[in-house]
Amino acid sequence: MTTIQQLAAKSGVSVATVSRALNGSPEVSESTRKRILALAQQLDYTPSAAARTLVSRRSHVVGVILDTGPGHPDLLHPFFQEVLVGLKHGAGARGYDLLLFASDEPGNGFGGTHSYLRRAGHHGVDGAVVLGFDGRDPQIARLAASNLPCIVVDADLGGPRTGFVMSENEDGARLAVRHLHGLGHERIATITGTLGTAPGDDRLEGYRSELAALGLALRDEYVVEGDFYDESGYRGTRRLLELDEPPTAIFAASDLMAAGALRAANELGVGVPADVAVVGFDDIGLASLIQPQLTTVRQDMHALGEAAAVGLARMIEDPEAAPARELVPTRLVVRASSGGQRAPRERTLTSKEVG
Amino acid sequence: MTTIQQLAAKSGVSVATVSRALNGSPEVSESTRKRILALAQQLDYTPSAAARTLVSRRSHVVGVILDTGPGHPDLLHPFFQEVLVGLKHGAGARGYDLLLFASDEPGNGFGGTHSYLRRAGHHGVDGAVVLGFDGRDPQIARLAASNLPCIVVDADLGGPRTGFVMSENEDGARLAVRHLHGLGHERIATITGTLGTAPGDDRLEGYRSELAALGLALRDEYVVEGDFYDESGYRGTRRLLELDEPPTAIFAASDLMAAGALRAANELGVGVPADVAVVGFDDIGLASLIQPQLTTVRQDMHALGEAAAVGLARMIEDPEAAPARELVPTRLVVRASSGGQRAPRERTLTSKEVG
DNA sequence: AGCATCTCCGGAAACGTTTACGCTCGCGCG
DNA sequence: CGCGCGAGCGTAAACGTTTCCGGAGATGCT
Repeated sequence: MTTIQQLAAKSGVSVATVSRALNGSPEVSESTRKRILALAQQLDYTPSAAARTLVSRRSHVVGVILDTGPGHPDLLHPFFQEVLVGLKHGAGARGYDLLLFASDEPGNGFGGTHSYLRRAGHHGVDGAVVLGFDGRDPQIARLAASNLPCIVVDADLGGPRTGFVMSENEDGARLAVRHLHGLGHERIATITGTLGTAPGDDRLEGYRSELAALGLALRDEYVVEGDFYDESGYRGTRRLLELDEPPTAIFAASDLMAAGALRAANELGVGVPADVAVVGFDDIGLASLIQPQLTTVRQDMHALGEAAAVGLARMIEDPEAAPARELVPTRLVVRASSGGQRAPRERTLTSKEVG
Repeated sequence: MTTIQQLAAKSGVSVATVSRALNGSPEVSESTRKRILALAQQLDYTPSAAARTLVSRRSHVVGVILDTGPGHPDLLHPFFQEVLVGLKHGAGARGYDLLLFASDEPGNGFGGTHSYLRRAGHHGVDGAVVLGFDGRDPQIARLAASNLPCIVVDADLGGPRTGFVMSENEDGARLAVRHLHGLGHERIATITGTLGTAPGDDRLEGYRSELAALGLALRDEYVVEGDFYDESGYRGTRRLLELDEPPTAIFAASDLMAAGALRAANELGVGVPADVAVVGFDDIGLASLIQPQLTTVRQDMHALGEAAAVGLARMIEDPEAAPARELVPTRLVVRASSGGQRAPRERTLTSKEVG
């Protein structure tokens, strides 16, 4: 716990000079800088983050806000985890650390209600990244409406200093449907993500529009609602497979649901891809671990996280910067579950080619 | 950005009184406390974390340090993710927030070398949780040797204020082997975790000792080294299955490796569990998503994380407290991959019964 | 020689809290 | 009546930085 005063005392200069030397200010002679730096090294000096934050009004910390309900903690969904890795890299490279906030905690004793804004705001964090929320949470809505720089993943909430990053969900879905159609399927069903969220809605919209583009009819019974988690994929698939005229292909809006679909098919004795083709969305690690390996629409989750970090850093450092709005391309990864594997290696098709 | 001064001014009392009212000090009258609290609510006052930390020397933040190499970011291993969820819960409930540190970042400009100790130390965080490191990293060793309260997951590093939490790895491994033997297997192989780490070594030791206890010979060619990730399980299994006298059962020291084993078996056309039984370790979400569903030794990862939080909080709040050392029990979860499923529902056996 | 201009540095205020100390009441008690 | 005491509150120091302002000395220019 060396302080800057001690450095000043031992080196015979003022704290101001020490501070300048440490921060690379030009107005300190090379010789004294050397001396101070050496001393700092020797005494294992580390500046106090708190003091620094207090005066500079910059904490170099960004808050990460995710849902942590008892049901489906977002931290347990591979999608968020991989985004988090990208976020960590991007933020770290720009000198920011990540502070984790969750939604299921009591506030720190103020006013009873817990409030991200309150906990994150003031001089706590320089900005925030929101994962797994749409605008329906009032706390999040307030956060988005505030002046704290903020990036929301997978939702466009507006707000003066609130941007977003998301994948090209609609195009990705179209890729999946087109792939299935190209394989000869005409009875293509979908298990949607959580409706009301951008990825849920957009992927459904992509399914619809590509069906239309291909001249296929949209059959209501071929659209079942899921929630991105495997259990809903399991149940949805059972429903679909028990239809009088079951689909020959299923587009699940997440890999986890696709895994659930595989399990359902397996239980019912229907072969994948022989009897029903399955394609997922995300390309989480699971996708290539599972049997049969999943054909899926890959989101570049690392890029999403990194883009969030970049956008946020820009907003933090330039108060005039417009909120970042980033769309990252998706691409189809063909594996076994769709029966579309022709080459020995994976085939991919990017969302750019969707036209 | 309301400050305590503004509250003081508007309410006609001194900042000291406001501070006391806000912090529930008894030496302030009930009436003024009410008035101040109301005002604080109305002005949306939040105390400055930085200022508070500066004077109280408590940040209420604990650092989470994990490996983030380019190869296998720990953040991508489901085990760490689930531990993180438990940690978040436990820490949050005790008023601590989590600050993420990674191993692949440049230091904040001091001395060139990045140092967790340096970045975490001083008044930055009140304590640290270390994930995915053994004592061979010099930075971590230094951290452990320091006076910062610290909990290491899956490694006992010693140190004056450094405790650990881990699962009963050895007993868990014995459970797995015993289960396999109970099913009639005599040629039981193992794919180890990373050797040199506690979970890697201990699970191997459990395999060995249970084999001995059962009167089975230990065959060197039945022990292949892995690294907890799926690729190593895949390669190890190929090697095992191509042996002249291949094992009839494989105990993989992680579920990810077990998944790799399943993939290898599938490729080679050997049936699971018909031709070879497989049991994993961890019981990550994947285990029940995969086909066949994985028999595995369940670690209570949530409990591990929570125990880390509890132990750390205690060490932080009581400087005299001895470092926490927590062992959490494991239990066997029988599913399809071992062929040992008798009842329609999962059967479990806890490590307590190993005797 | 006189003056302006740098270069390098010190003093001190400021950031927003907490808390030790001390003060002033009002009250009860001997 | 005088004293002590507790309740309630204010004053001010302290936490460790950054940064503005200014000053001393050296240097350059006319």
